Amino acid sequence: METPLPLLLEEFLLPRTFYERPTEEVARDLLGKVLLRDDRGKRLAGRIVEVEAYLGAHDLACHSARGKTTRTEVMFGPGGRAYVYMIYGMYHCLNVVTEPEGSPCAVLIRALEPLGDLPGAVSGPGRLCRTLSVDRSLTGHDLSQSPLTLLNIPSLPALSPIARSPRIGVGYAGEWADKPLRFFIDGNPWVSGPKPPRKRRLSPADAPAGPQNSPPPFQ
DNA sequence: CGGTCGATGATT
DNA sequence: ATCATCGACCGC
Repeated sequence: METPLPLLLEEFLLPRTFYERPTEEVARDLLGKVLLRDDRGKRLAGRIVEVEAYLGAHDLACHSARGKTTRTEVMFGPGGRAYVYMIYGMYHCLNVVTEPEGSPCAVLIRALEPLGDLPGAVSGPGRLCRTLSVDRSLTGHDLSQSPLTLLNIPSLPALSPIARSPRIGVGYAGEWADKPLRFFIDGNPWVSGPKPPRKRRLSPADAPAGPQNSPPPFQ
């Protein structure tokens, strides 16, 4: 049994002023927000549990650090739009453009906690895009509009605690590789990457069947 | 640890 | 125009 999304999404949309702030703040504040994809009539949704901040022209891991190109142009525009790029010829990665026009920063969405049933995994930036059918055609899309929307739903339970770490896969970026610009919900089972060692169970019967605190259906 | 191919920058 | 390089990943 699915609970309906509120009829008026309007009041849950994030205003442009949310995005046009310092990127680290936006990254942290995106944790817990809902990403909603309207894919040919099907609604797919999840809560953001892992992100990375990319801090613009001086950040050697940020695509905009090597100037404005066709690919990175959207990052130089206003906040609140999608920047989707292809990586390794096979995967897409979804970013949210932050900061005012002229400051080419973004937040990479790395993992969601599913709300309701999804047709695939949403842990990891590539899998997330594959499951939600996100590709470069959505670059420049305004995230306050269908078919890809970011929402603040205050009635959802809070997620905590927030932890940070260096970003994944940017070892080439010199001193910027070590900065703790990855934000995630500590211990959340949907966060991507190797899981922390699991505590030993006294008996196999104590083992849980799956992720705890499964969220309510969302449709 | 290697697949796989688009974006980029150098070069013609 | 073509060529070489390499990657904000995933799955084995």
